[in-house]
Amino acid sequence: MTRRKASATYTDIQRITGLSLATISKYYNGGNVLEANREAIKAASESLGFRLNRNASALRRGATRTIGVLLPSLHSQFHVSIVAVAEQFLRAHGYSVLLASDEGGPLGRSRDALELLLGRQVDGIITMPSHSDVPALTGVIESGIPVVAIDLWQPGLNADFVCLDNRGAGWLAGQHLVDHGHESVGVIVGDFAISTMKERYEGFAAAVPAAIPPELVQTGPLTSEWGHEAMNRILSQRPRPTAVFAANYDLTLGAVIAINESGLRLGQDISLIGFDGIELARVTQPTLTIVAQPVADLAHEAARTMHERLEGNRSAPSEPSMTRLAGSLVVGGSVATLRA
Amino acid sequence: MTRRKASATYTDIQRITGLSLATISKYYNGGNVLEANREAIKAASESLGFRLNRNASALRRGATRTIGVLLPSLHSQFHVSIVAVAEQFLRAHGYSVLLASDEGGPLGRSRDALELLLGRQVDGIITMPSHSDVPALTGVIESGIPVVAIDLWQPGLNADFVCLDNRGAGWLAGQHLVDHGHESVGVIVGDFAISTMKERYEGFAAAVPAAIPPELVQTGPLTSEWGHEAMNRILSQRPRPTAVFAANYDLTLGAVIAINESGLRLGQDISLIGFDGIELARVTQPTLTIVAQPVADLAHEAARTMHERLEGNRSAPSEPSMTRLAGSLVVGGSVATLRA
DNA sequence: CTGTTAGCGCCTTCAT
DNA sequence: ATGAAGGCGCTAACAG
Repeated sequence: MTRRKASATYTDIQRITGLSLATISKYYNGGNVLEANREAIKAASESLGFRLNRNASALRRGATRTIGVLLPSLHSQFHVSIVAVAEQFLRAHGYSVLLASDEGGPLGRSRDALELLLGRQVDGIITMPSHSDVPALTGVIESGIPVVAIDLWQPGLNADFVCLDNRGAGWLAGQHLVDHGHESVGVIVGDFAISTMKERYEGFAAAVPAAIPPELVQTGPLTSEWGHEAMNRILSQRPRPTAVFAANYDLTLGAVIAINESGLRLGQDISLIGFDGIELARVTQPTLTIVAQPVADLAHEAARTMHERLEGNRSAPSEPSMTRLAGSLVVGGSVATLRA
Repeated sequence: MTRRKASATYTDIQRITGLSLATISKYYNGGNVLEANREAIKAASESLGFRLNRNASALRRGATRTIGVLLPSLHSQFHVSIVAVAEQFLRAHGYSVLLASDEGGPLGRSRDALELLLGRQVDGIITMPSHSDVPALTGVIESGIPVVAIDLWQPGLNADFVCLDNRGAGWLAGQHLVDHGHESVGVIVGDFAISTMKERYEGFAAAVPAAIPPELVQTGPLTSEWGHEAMNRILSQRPRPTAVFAANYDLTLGAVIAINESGLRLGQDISLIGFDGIELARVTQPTLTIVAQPVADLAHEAARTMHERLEGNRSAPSEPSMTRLAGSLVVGGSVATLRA
């Protein structure tokens, strides 16, 4: 019967030191306390193994110093890095991270996750919003709880926003292919209803002089299965394009596998420029040329934005901010140089 | 001046319905309430946008229904999947996950992270303990807060424990090489002070008939850099072993890169059996044969164990449990079949 | 089935 | 610089 040992409270310290609760509270919250009393409190606290109950102080203060991070999934490295970096930044500033994902639930189940965070009285929410989240998140913002959205732009959502310069990233990929003499190019991309996919495609297309024929633009779900299938479709075209751009990590993964299976030589018979997956890019042969997203910077920026909303000048509500970070090209050996 | 809009409380519902706080509380906690009153409360609650303040009820009840997850890092897929799966399971059972990692801090900084979790009054802690965490975690356990350790065995830690059958996993790798006729084999592994590394090596060695000469056992830090360096060292041996086992994901990553750079053909000139990294294994050419850890099962088991400790039969404290899950061989094309 | 009462542990006026 | 008192929002006896 290992009952939880009741932890020490101010009252216990009071019993030892004879000081009032108010003084003890001041000690813990940076108020003025006589040196002698400070030491008495410190000694008592240590002998008791006292630990401030942050839940109780949160109740009293009306602020938990906890940030909710709400993500659709935690199985991609991208999503997860966001949590990792945000947690690190926020903890350094005295905040905790409460996690909620939608994993496995039916669509729209993120309301549950959101309810959980709100019920726990988080002071703010960092999220990758889906379209269906917009109404609920709008309510949250209106109730005065700041929301920082990452990655996906959702029209109508009045939140601070941090994202990749997707158009620029797509353009980098297109320009790299053009620079290497590629004229007939294919694209494997997600549904254009997803803001990132539309923008990456637009940027890519803007860099390529000739219009890309529809049969070389394969849109579908953001899965490696689709990347695989889409690459097979592109490879079966005649004439075959000389290069392909895969606009997301999973699509890239599937595309590489399809090329390997096809017997074509990557970077010789077919060029590929991928997206994200810096580790994946190092183990293919030849190594993969990719556009890399500054994931850590994105997450850091989101956490910083949240922190500023919470501790910045409260009298100036200011407009929602919008931060765009640039992607970068990581050159491997998967893009051949063509000569005219 | 967007002050946080005060959220509705029981008192507001009371004002509308005329019912007492106790009745309203019962409504939210599954007590007996007259149907008419249930409806009145429901209606009032909805019109107010009421949401139960779980922090306040936690304070009152002495239980937060929050589990702390304490990890040394969140940048590996392994660690992260643990969070993902545990969160999913625990949320389904009414628990939240509070995250804390040690990222970037000096060694022993996990005390901060642990303090943060305890200050937030978590009901339990799931962790991958480092050696230096043992004293602090022991204190936690003694105070009656259950701890479930994953992956790393730390002597002296009296917690429930969930891990891979590392010896068996190593054995699988060794046996696979033996089955394919390999007699001279190398191993890239981490420091034997790490329980998983020692056990994987022992299992591997047990499956291989001949003793493995010391120059073919490369121990070092668990990084891709070391995997790379270690593979280069092994490849420079004369005679060269015909196969190598890399005992962890990062080591495998580095080993693959080294082989690619060496000009040797994977699965022909040199065989490799890796560890984890199911995605990585699919994009190499040929695909990689690996021993895969059932990460999701491990995390699920840890979460289940925690849940049982918290809600199981409290009168039977029972001994710490120990759960070992088997790894599995994922056969790719990186192990050549040798004939005598 | 419902209401009254008394806190959980802490912070914050307001006196002193 | 310190103390006394009240209450954050909720739950758990205990009466009725």
